[in-house]
Amino acid sequence: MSESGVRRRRGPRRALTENEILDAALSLLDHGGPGAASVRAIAARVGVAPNAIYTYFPDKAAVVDALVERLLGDVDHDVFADRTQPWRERVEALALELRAKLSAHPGAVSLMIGSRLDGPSARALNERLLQLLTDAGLDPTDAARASYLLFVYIFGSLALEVADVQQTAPLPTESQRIATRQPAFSATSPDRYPLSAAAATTMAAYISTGQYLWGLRRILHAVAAPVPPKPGKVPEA
Amino acid sequence: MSESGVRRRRGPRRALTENEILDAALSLLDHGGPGAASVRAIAARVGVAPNAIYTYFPDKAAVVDALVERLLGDVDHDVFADRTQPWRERVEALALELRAKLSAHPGAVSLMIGSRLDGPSARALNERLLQLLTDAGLDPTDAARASYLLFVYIFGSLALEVADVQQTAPLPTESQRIATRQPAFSATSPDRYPLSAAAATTMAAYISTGQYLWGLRRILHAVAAPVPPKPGKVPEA
DNA sequence: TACACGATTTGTACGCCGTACAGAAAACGG
DNA sequence: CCGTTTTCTGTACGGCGTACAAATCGTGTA
Repeated sequence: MSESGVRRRRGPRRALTENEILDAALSLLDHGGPGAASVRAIAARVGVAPNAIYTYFPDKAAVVDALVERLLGDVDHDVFADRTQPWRERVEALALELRAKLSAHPGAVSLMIGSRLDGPSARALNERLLQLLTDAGLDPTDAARASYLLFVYIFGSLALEVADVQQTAPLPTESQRIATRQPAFSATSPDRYPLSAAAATTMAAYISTGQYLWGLRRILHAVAAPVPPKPGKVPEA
Repeated sequence: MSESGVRRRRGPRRALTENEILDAALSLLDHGGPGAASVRAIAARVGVAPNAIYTYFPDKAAVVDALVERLLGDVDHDVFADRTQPWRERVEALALELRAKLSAHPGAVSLMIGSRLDGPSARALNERLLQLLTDAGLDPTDAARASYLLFVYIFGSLALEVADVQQTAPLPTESQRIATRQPAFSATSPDRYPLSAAAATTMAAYISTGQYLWGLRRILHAVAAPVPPKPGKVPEA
């Protein structure tokens, strides 16, 4: 029981922890883009030989998975677990929290897209959403379907948002990004795409928080509808 | 005007066309997964040296962009451009067409996520959607916002669907994939995640056409609502 | 207390990747 | 017919993920 008593392994002390590796990976992603988190770069950042990483993770995919898991685990559940609040505001809080936490790391989001999203944190998030939607009066099946609908919306929005800037570094301000998009949409040919040309400013703001909330509220409105909008044939469960 | 008269360049005849390269890339993606479309593999497939590809495309990203553009260009506009049909069915036709055409190439979808989606075909698709939603009675701004909402839903669903199978080859049947997911969800701990455990079968079917249509119809219902569901503060345009 | 064994780290290496560069062969314009 | 331009190949570079063997360290056991 000498020190903290938790030493059990037989060999030499580890020079690192898994978390230090993930810190390095995230830091590299944050100011180098999705390609910057190579095993060799991570190893160099934490001061070991490249293959030392494989003592902590079986392969690079495991590093990415662990990073995604940690990012999802960082979302603050207290905000939307408070069942005394109206359920719509709780969902909005969750959606905004996720967007804020994740879009701060666009490089990591690029890696997260294409991940399974079935780790413990994703499961916990799904359970929270089911609670929320059950509180809203949905039956279990509809709650689950609505939960996935929200997942698709939240992560789909994030994917399109980070895909919009292909660059390496952290995202500029939202208004800066919208301003950057503006000229391209304003230059839309009114002959070939008349409606698009007329809606140029709205389209430049596709990546805005306003658009995000607009869509989210529409979805919440539909989800809350007591009667299915079109009860016609919806195959299988 | 000897042959077909369209020869203009000065050097030797090209051994390939851009389309042959894209065919090779797509074929490699289809039965080798998203990593199979390396420049070297494409070149080997079409029988040239790796760097010969750079005569046709400036870099690999351009190949991917062209492939995405071609896939999006393959969607059948006639199905949902028919303004005599009810607008909801036209949107459903578009959504199903996109899902069918794209999920046939999961490897390519992996590359498409993270692409800008601002090529000519994406613009044309957006214009079609704006037409549709304008026909439905939406004002230009709401039509544009709803169009993006649908884009997010369609491509978000595709992203989560292809992320669900990490393997190399073409997707199994939908029911097979659902059956494969079932055990993992059925094994959900009812203690930690009671609601998730109760909704296991619904969650296993998250990637189904039924779930896809359920969410789509909810969104269409919300989009068609004549009054904004929550007119409260929605910042900027 | 001594030792053996297992965990950790490193050096080296392999086969991929994207792609830059120089040269050879082909076809057209003058 | 010659020179110019285009296409393709040979070769090479740096980077990637990671497999393998050897060295080192620290603990459990004899």
